[in-house]
Amino acid sequence: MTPADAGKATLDPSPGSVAAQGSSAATDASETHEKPVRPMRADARRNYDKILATARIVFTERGTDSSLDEIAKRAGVGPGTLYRHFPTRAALVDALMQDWTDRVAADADAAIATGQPAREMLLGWFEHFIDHITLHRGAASKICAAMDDPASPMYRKCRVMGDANRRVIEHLDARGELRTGVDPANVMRLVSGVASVADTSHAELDVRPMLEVVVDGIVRA
Amino acid sequence: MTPADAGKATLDPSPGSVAAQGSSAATDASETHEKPVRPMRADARRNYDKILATARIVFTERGTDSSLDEIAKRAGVGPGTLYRHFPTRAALVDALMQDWTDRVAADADAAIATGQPAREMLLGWFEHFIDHITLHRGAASKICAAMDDPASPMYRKCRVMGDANRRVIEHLDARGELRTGVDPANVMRLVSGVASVADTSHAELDVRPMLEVVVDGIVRA
DNA sequence: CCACAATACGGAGACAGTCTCCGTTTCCGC
DNA sequence: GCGGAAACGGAGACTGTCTCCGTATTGTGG
Repeated sequence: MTPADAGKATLDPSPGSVAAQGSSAATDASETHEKPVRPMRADARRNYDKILATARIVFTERGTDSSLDEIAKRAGVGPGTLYRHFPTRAALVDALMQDWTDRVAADADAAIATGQPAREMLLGWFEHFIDHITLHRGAASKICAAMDDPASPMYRKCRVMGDANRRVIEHLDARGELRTGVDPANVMRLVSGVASVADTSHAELDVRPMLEVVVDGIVRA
Repeated sequence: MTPADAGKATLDPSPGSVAAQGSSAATDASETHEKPVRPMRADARRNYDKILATARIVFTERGTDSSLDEIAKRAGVGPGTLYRHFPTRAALVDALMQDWTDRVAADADAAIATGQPAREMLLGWFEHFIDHITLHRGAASKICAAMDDPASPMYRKCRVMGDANRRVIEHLDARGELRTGVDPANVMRLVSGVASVADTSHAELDVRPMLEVVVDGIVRA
């Protein structure tokens, strides 16, 4: 669509890798037998990128439930092309998620690096996390659903975010600042739940008070 | 889009009362001018009931996102009839909610009556609450959305449930067992969020651990 | 008990979104 | 350049939402 994105090219989902269309979970068969993974054809890559750039815009404007055909149209490709690259909506959201999973992981480490007391650290981390996953309306609840569904294309990236969270929790736990028996996975669900509520809610509600309750339920009394 | 928001007509099949479609959500203009609320015609009431009964079955079987046309078909009425009685899906869910709002309110009072310590009482109450609002798949997140949206047909009943929750919280607060500054509305959102996560999740996950965190965040340390 | 206005019915069909199939076009290695 | 593999794109099948309006039902006043 706009000439801008053609040039900037939000390329390369992962460094040096070629976009693989089969989101099969078993893809790292790197040792047994290398698939003859040939690089994407030039036009394919061009369309892939155009679709992704357009999706980012449309999802930001109207949320992750926007019409996919419209995204295709605005990207200047046929519906068939969109569905070939992204067989499901989740696959498309997933491709977009790449950006933030990186940032989320970085945020977690940054939070740990601050060395703040548990309460402040958690509050900060949770707020950043929520900011990221509510970037596109509707994304938070999709993440909630994917988190415990290995069949979802987004499952992998949910794990990355889950790992980031686990690092923070375990760090604080090692410092002895948490209650006993805090399960990182549950914390993750809880915080995503808060994100989801905030995202779905018609009112612009502040997540802070809810997060405070969660944090108080986690830190050692 | 649709003139959905114009819809009101939350019919109230409460015992003995006759459904009145004119009753706008905004005003009980009961004093200025009585609407000539005439009783529903026999065939109308018959269909209304049939639709509701069918919806209860279908929503239980396949969740609250099932096709409305299918409900109409299975109820043996035309789509037009369904949409006349229930202009939006929310209106239909709302009508079904009547059952549980009553039960939820009763549960809250029962919880208070037990006189248990805060932790047990809250845990019990929250679990009952979640059991009710996750009866039909998809309902929990709709309730989350309606809770802070006065325009939703379900808003009224969300308030009833919110009031029930407030009673429990305030009771415990009066007993001095809660932290200072606990906001019932936020607790409600949080617990509904947990319900929503559990409901959306593909895995059958236990809400207990999450509720424990919330409860620990609420009760006095 | 009948006529007839008000009320409700129901289904055809407009509309929107998802997703696929397959004839056509584009790319890239030779 | 040429040829086959890879990718395109759009017509259209399908599903679900929601409306319009001719027809049927109801219950009331004569």
